[in-house]
Amino acid sequence: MDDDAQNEDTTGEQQLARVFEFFNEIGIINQLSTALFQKRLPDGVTVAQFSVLNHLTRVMDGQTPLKLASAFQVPKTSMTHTLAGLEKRGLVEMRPNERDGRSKTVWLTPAGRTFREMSIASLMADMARLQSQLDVPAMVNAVPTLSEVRKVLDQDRD
Amino acid sequence: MDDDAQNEDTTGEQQLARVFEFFNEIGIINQLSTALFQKRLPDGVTVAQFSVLNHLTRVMDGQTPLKLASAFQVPKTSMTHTLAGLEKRGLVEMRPNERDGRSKTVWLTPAGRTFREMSIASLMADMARLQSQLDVPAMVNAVPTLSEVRKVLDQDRD
DNA sequence: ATTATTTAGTTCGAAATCGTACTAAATGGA
DNA sequence: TCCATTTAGTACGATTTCGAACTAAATAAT
Repeated sequence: MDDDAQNEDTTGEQQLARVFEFFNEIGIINQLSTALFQKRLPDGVTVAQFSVLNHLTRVMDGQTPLKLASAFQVPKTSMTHTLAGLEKRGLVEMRPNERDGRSKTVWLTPAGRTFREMSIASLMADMARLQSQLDVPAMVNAVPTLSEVRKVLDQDRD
Repeated sequence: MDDDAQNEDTTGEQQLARVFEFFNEIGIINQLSTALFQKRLPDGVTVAQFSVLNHLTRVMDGQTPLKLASAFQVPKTSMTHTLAGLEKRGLVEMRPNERDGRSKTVWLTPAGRTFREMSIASLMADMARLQSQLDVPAMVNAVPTLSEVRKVLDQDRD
């Protein structure tokens, strides 16, 4: 019993340390990739803004701000701010939501689509350089684990 | 030739999309884990501040701010700010660097050590809850891949 | 129908991040 | 030795993030 208890404890601390390490790496990668990414985006468009553009392209535009906020797991006030930036640059357009007077819908403008395509093209150049160094298959392998962790964390919040 | 070219292109785009997905998951996990973590830290101590405390405990205190900045891959101005917060709370102490008059060294105070231990204890409670849901072995498995990616990104910056 | 509650979005303010420009000390070269 | 360059850290300002409080519309309850 004593052995087990001590064992449990040790394992617990070790696991905590390992999980820490995991989240620590995640944090640094996020830092670096965001910075790297940001540098390639013209004009001071942020990564957050680009991500929304990209999402609207992939998933379909006409979504509500709240839907977008929950897709990216950010507070709705942050999404308001991001969308305001996109709108000011003319990359998205807000229209009223006909089904709900409180709400709005977000639509890509032609400029928004073009911007997204050009950004992707510019990123492809970087990718070409990074691909030789990055172990892409290993990264792809890790994605299911990451998604899993993401879902657990998501469900866990109060 | 045409086939190859087209193939190359398709693979490139697919890879870009996959790598995107990877970084996207990373971003969301970072968001959620930081938020979750932040909530457990008393007083408005930030995750960045706690991370520095933890680092000083594990790696040994007496390091310079610049060394810490490069360990966390953040600009030195950000580290100045983080350290200022820790110092104001009495969790670390800055002493002159005897080997270099421009520089300083960062030391944990007893309060800093205590704070770190209590935070860890508080996190253990959360971990107990999350451990049942998280696939910890899979996460541990992913760490080498993450480290690898981190190193590549790190070397890649201009 | 009328009132209470919930929900979508914004405004406002506080804090974190980080680039630019600076000061002061160390190093290197003539 | 003296000046130029590099390096450690900070001050300042712009931007992002996000919680709290708010407005307006929709839904629920009586």
